Amino acid sequence: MRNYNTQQRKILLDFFRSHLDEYFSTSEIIGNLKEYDISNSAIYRNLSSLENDGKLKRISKNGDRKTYYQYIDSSTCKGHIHLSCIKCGITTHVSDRASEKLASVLKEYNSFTIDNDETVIYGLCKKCGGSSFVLNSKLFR
Amino acid sequence: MRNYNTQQRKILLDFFRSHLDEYFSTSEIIGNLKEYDISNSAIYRNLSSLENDGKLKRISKNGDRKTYYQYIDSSTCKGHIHLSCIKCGITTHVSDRASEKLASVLKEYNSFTIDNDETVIYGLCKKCGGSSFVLNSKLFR
DNA sequence: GTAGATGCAAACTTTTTGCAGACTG
DNA sequence: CAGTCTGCAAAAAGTTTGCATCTAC
Repeated sequence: MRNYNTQQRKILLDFFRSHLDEYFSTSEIIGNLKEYDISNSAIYRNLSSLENDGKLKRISKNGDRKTYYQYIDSSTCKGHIHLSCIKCGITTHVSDRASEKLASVLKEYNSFTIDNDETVIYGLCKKCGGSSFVLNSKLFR
Repeated sequence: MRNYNTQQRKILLDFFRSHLDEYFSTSEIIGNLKEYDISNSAIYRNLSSLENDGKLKRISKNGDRKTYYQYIDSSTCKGHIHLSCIKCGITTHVSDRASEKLASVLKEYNSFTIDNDETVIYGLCKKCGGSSFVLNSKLFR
């Protein structure tokens, strides 16, 4: 029941590792890997198994019905809450110090135990925070 | 370009309003509405338009590739961060006081501006927080 | 009356699966 | 060598669309 490190799995991991902090829809992944020797079924099967292994995270965006995946670098991601910018799409992590504060606030006020690995907080990153922009035909400020 | 309050739209809204705090996959919705007079295309078209109107929120769960929807009661949900229990699936809201604290922590430590309406925090609710359980063949404590 | 919604069936898109052959450890 | 994985093609599942008809306002 152990994973084999096949060519196709390597191709997928290489792709994601060269695009840290970005997410891709399944069809984008298929498109990006067209030039490589990998079948769609291998892509689907590996996406599932990598997600299961915690190496990829599945994401849903507002406005479309697609499935997105993002690489999870266990050394930097494991146990860290993700911050995803709804403008530029870049993902970063909540600092440890801040994570502790968030956890204690939720515990104290709502008796809720946050699961850092499962949680993605959406909003505007430092760079995008100041300017207004259009997403899904709506104006955000 | 204004929405008509059709029978089919009412059926959908009634269904969601009688299941506040729960989410459903598209196929579950179709299954639940089998007995009513509503076609699949009307379901799909209404789900999209209701999502667009902010009356429904689309959710993705770990482990499957389905699309889930949950009702957003604008009076209680608008502007409130959601808390979703990964054990029982029930959704609640972060209290206003706590929301402000969360926002300021993220701003201060990560220069990140949280979007309350887009964010769902996953973890264990008050009731489920104490006990261990199995999800997707994994043991959680 | 008219803009907008519905149902139906067909077209698409996306994802899964069975199986024989190929590859990994 | 044994257990896994792959490609292929077919099937299944999920979603969208065109069009004639119907409904809401």
